[in-house]
Amino acid sequence: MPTMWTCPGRLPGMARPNKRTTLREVAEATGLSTAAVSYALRGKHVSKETEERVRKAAAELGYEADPIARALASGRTSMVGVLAGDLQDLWQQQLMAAIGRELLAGDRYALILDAGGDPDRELKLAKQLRDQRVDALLVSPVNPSAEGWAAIADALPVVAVGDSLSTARTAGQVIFDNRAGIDSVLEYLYGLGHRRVTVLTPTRPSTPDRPADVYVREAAERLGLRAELVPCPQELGEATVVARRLLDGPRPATAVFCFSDSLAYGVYAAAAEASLSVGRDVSVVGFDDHPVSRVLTPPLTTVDWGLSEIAAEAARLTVAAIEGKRVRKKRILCAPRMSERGSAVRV
Amino acid sequence: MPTMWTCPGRLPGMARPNKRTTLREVAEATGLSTAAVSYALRGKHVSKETEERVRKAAAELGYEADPIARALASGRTSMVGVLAGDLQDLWQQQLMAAIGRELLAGDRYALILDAGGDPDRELKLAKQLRDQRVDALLVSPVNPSAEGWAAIADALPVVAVGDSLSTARTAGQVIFDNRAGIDSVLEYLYGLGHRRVTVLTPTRPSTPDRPADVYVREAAERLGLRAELVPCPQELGEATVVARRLLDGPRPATAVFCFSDSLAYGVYAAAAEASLSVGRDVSVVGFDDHPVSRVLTPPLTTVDWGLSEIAAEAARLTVAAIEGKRVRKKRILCAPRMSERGSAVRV
DNA sequence: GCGGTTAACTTAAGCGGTTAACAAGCCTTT
DNA sequence: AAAGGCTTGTTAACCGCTTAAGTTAACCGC
Repeated sequence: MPTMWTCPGRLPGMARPNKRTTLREVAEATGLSTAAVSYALRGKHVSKETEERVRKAAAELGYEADPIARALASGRTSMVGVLAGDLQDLWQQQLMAAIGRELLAGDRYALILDAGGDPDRELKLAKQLRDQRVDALLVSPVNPSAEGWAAIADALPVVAVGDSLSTARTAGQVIFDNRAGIDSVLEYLYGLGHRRVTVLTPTRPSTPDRPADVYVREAAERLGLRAELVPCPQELGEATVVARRLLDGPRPATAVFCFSDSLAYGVYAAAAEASLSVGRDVSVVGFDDHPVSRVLTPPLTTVDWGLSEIAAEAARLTVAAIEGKRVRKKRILCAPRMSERGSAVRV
Repeated sequence: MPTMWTCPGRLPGMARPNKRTTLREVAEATGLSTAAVSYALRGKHVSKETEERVRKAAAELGYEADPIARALASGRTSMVGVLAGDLQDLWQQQLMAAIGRELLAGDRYALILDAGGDPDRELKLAKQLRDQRVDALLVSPVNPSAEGWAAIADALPVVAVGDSLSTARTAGQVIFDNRAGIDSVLEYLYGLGHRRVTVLTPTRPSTPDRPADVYVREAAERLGLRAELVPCPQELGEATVVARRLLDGPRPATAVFCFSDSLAYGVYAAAAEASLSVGRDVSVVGFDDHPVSRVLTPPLTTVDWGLSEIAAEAARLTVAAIEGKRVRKKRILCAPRMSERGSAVRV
């Protein structure tokens, strides 16, 4: 008969390889039930001293709750899903970074996903995040008018940033006043004497007409200037190609209004190739105020929507929605601020 | 006694509010066990016809497996955690977008997290992702020499991109040949006649000395030029402030070598403020080749590491590691390619 | 006609937590 | 002194899926 010394099985205190400590182990260590430990660690239902004892044991054993198990049981995580419509766009990159930081400051993890400009994928990823039990979804949509949003907004709080979502059941919206922005840019250009303006809008596969296009047409008609809408991929290289064609044309417009600073950079590149001077030979206006825009020569005249405020407000709305707080203004309309710099001049 | 009509409980076929269909429901609908359905949906162990029957029922009921439950039971997800050391850096933004796209093309979701330049947070987030059961972790680290990486690499495949991780147990590395990059930039500047160069390195809170600093000193000594290392935050505004001080100094260096294009943009901004011409008055070299760099005036001379190849290789290594494939080269050293443009000139 | 495979399922035990419901002990009330 | 109310725990049923092990029944060679 084997003596005590040869007893099989694990010696106490011997760490198991590659295995985290579980709730049950903490329970055994303290002589409590798993339920008691679970409550204790969340500071509910138990006496001060038990809580202390459990905390100590947990710390000693290096216990950390498994987020997956917790998510399955409770249906909650401490994560926010952040869905970027198109991370190719430099401004969205900035936005995502800012939002991530903002949420992290509030001790919530941001899971960032990129739909790559594809509306179908966008909804697929939104569902994926919903299934991941993120506590809320913060989205800067490619296709805000998709049918699918309603179903998603039913399952969890959704905050939209940038464009207004088709469903009214969002937990909040921080959106651009696109009409005001477009009006002010076109009025500004008109004031500088421009009468023919090319408008570069981001192409997005199978996205329906965006209201922005309508705003442009309306403003143009009202002011009495000719605005030609030209769709263009966000990517700088492709934007350059499109811009090149534009500038090489027989009678190019005197000004190019770009729906994102990314696109404006393409125009700068094309202008440089064609030995045209931005400002003197062609006026350019952007729409985002990316940090780099002020570094260009000439600095890009653009519309500043206040990125950091947008990120902060979006994060605030999201957190409020998760915590079930009521907020006064669920729909925040960002006013455009023209950043007049050197790229648009009197003609 | 109540009649059949008043029977309580749910009527069959009545959709439950806000509740997804579960595996059990599909099992009941087909008259099989949940196990059989589980197998069938993954095409294992079952007859062709049963599989077909299950698929049809699942489709009809709109069944989709719950990823959380699946992760808990199987320990796997189809997601890759992507950890950015500092999303403030424009180049990392580009990298993350490219990696995300690359992985998505291979039908895997990329969960992007941002450590915001904080080494502690970086490890914390890495653990968080591990706990989320991501199948692999792809990281562009702030502090590659941290102790903690070993523990993480033990639990799941880790692929490093940018800087080499302290642990040897990575599943792969796609790293810059920093020494070669630094050598070639300094040699290039030396060749142009520069003898005093300021080197702008990203500050990172509580990160130990990076080997890059050593490379700079060694190369400088070898060439016989004076290189002054100046730490600087990645953010453009702050970089501008630092650069301003640099350019205003009594005897500024003739060239500024920036460890990232973001930093170089700061120098451009400061130069513009001081009415200095980049190129003529001060030479600037970057280190990333961000798309915008070629749009600046003058276009930024920089080091191109081949972002898209990096992203593709990193994704490839990651996927290979997940699928347990052996790869020939686990450590890919990216060679620097100087993109000579106009910002660095003969002095 | 009998042990031995094999195909096709079923059973049931988890994965690691959460949480409703219940129980025991002690303190008030009336 | 019995009834009610807290406080502090415990029990056990999930959450929705995976998977090792077990069960049938058909098939096979000899």
